[in-house]
Amino acid sequence: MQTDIHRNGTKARAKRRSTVPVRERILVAAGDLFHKQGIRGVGVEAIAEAAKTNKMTLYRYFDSKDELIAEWVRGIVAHKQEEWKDLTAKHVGDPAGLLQDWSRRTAAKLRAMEERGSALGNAFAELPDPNHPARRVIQEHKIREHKRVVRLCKAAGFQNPVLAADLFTMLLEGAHSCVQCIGMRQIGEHLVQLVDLMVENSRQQVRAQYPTAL
Amino acid sequence: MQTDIHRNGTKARAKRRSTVPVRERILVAAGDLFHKQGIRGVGVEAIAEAAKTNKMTLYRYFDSKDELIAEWVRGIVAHKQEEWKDLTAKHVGDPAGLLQDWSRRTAAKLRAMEERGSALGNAFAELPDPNHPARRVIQEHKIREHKRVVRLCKAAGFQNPVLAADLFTMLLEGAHSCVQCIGMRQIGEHLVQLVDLMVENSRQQVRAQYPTAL
DNA sequence: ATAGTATGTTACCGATCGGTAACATTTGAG
DNA sequence: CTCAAATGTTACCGATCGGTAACATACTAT
Repeated sequence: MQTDIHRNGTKARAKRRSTVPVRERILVAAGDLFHKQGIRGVGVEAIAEAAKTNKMTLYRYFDSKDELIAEWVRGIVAHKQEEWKDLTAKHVGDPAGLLQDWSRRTAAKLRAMEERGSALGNAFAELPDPNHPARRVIQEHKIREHKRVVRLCKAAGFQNPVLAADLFTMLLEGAHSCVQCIGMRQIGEHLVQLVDLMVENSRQQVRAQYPTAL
Repeated sequence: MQTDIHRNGTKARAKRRSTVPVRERILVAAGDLFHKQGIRGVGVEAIAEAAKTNKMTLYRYFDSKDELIAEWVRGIVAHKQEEWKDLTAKHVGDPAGLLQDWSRRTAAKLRAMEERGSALGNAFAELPDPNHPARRVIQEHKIREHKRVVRLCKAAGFQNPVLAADLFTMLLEGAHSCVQCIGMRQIGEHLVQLVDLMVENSRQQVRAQYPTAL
């Protein structure tokens, strides 16, 4: 647009293009395009362009496209782990409340996913090669998350904690899957309702088992 | 292997290569590769080879790769609709039993899906273009299926049929998603248990609502 | 100013892709 | 046998892909 004269007398405060470093810009742009157009549907050239840089620089930061994919996935997984950290810190000694809060947070995000669904889920479907680094990262994360839910269900006093955990996991995963394809409008509210019901039922059963308690 | 001398005095019974027509062979081979390697991960040449034919013949039967994908998806959807037909014919007047049978059949198939998950789900994730013919077919099918479940839940007398239907749908969809990624071993049994519990609870609630009935 | 580093630019490579043309071959029906 | 339709074969097209080399430019610290 403008002529972009490069000399301004001041010191060295204004970076060349953007205040955010190149590597992060590439990761953000890649994630955006991966999620919107599919991993295999976007080329490295388009990623570099969207990151306001070029292919050479991209390959100076990432060994290959597959490694870029893996790094992107690692970022998402790390972010989710941060969220779990917050969640556990916020609900010490109340695993049932933690699960309820978890369902609420997930429900809040569902509406934004109607367009393209879960990034991790789609990526997993797009990477059939069991040796792909990104696929392994996703798989390990999901398994870890499921184990965490099992642990929480045990701590929450569910009668059959593994069954309850599988129900939680299927519900959450199914919600991600349904919201992009079927687009059920009340899916978020229903997800919260169902988890609340489960926790409530569990509490009543505990009371029924130990009628004298409390 | 053998020399394959082509003259045998009989009439015209032995076809050239196979007794199954070319078009179907192509569809079968394409489905196999699409599901195993991902739609975008397999080329038309490999499909033709797997179908024991060649690329030219493939393009004489299908206008494009996208149309081949769409036809493959249509076949899957048609097969699932046949299954629903059987199911409804088998459980006339017993929608709850139909849902239970549905969960059992799904659970039985889950074990075979541990390798690559649901073909429709993966295909949907691989085709972000909302105008892709195959994507529309999948979406319409899933919406139709969800509506059918809502109808069944109403007929089965669930207190909140839409909530119940969403739970059913999320459970089933989530099971498909979880089985390939997390690989929970008891997922099939748990799916059946949960659906049975839902139906049983619904029946008890109905009895509680109308205690004099029966 | 200078030097070193980070980034941009251009051109290119080999491979693969979806799709087509022209022609050869096989097959089945009359 | 004869002929037409179906199928196979080969070669090719333009486009795109992931990835690299060589070189030019911009920036920063000293």
